[in-house]
Amino acid sequence: MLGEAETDVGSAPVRDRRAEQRDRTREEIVAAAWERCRAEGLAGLSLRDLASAVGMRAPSLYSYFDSKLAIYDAMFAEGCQQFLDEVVDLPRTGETMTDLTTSLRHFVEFCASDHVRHQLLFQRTIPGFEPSPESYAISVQGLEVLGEWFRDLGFDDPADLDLATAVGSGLASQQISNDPGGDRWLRLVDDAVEMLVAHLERKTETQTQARTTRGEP
Amino acid sequence: MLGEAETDVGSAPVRDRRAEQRDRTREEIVAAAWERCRAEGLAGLSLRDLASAVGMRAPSLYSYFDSKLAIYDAMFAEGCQQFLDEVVDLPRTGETMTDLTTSLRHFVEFCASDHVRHQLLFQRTIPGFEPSPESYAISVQGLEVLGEWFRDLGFDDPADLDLATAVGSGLASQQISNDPGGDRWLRLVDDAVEMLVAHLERKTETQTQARTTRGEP
DNA sequence: CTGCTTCTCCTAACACCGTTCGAACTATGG
DNA sequence: CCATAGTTCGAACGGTGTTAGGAGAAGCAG
Repeated sequence: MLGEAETDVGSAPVRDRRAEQRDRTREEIVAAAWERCRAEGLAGLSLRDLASAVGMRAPSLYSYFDSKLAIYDAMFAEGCQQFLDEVVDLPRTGETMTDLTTSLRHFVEFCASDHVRHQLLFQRTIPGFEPSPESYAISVQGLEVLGEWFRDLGFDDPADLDLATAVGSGLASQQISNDPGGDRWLRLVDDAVEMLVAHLERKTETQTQARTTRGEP
Repeated sequence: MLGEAETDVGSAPVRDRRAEQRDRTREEIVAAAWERCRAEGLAGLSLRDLASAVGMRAPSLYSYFDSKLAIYDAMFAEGCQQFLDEVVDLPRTGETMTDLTTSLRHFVEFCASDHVRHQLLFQRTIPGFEPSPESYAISVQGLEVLGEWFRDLGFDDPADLDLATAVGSGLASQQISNDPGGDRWLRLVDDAVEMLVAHLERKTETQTQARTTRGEP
């Protein structure tokens, strides 16, 4: 990002170095905020602390973020983007059991690997915090990718997806609350997928059976 | 240890009115704390606010509780006691599907009916808060009752209970996070129990089958 | 009743919090 | 070089949980 100026003779594209530096500092602040939250708890973040972690005093942070909640919002967006990036990179086979196992395992591991991020992304815990529309859009996008994948596997009923997300978030929250760092619930993923698939397939089966006996196509 | 002085003749036992009044005030403070938390968020509780809700100033609260966290602890204990009381009162038939549905539905409804209580009891969200041993014991007791019930229904593997609690906490957390006040996940309880039971029975079946083919009893 | 103790409640204050203001400083563009 | 925009910071404001110390009420002994 530094060497590619002057693509041409003389006419150097005027890169806004000011804005670049600003974005870099913003990112540095957010990274330090994650670090502080992991140390002190999500709600234990102190702006004076955070500022000194990046070599500033508290008021200077307000050149980069409107408020403390805006910092949480940037963290929220970053966490959602991480999830989205990871989900679109997951390998897909089209085979129900395999793909469901892949996605569910990834979800539980994503949640369990960073309980602060899980708290910020999936629990409403900070008084007054609400993701901005832009950040929320990323969140929706990530879940939408999962939903599409799920439908591609042949599960059309929205209730099926609701049941699957419940199982996923249940495994994750139990893992985080009762065995942080361990695998007591993580190792149940294969079992859970087997359980889910058997149930969903049995359900669709009895439904189509009911339809055919009623003479529908 | 307070009321049983003067074990003797009719003489009205000298009740420690001081201590009784004190306990009543403590309870009043805790009740007001629930109310304030439901209005301002669990972490949004302010001692000056809480004090004025019971007609005091903030420092007076310290006659009744050692700290703000001690108030959270009293709330935690009360919430756990509510859960325990409700669980032991649930009707039991001994029939697997019926009883599992009863307990799971109760759990999800208990969680969903008070998201502040759910946050305090089941999520680690307040920096520095950790239930006291006495409060934690009530929590363990409640879950132990559920666990015993579960084992009485014939599910011996601890992993089975883990899977069941995961499904319960997943339904609850999804209900609270994504449809507070509604029933989008609540109405999946019957489905979820059916799914669980089918899975657990299929599992025990294949296990006993594997054992008998290996010649074990 | 008077004294004495104990408990309750208060005001004042401390250290910290998020946030705002306004002044100093610095780097950039003309 | 100068003007301007962006950055940093000290000081301060109103809030937080918490502590110290004193005033007043309640209970009990004589």
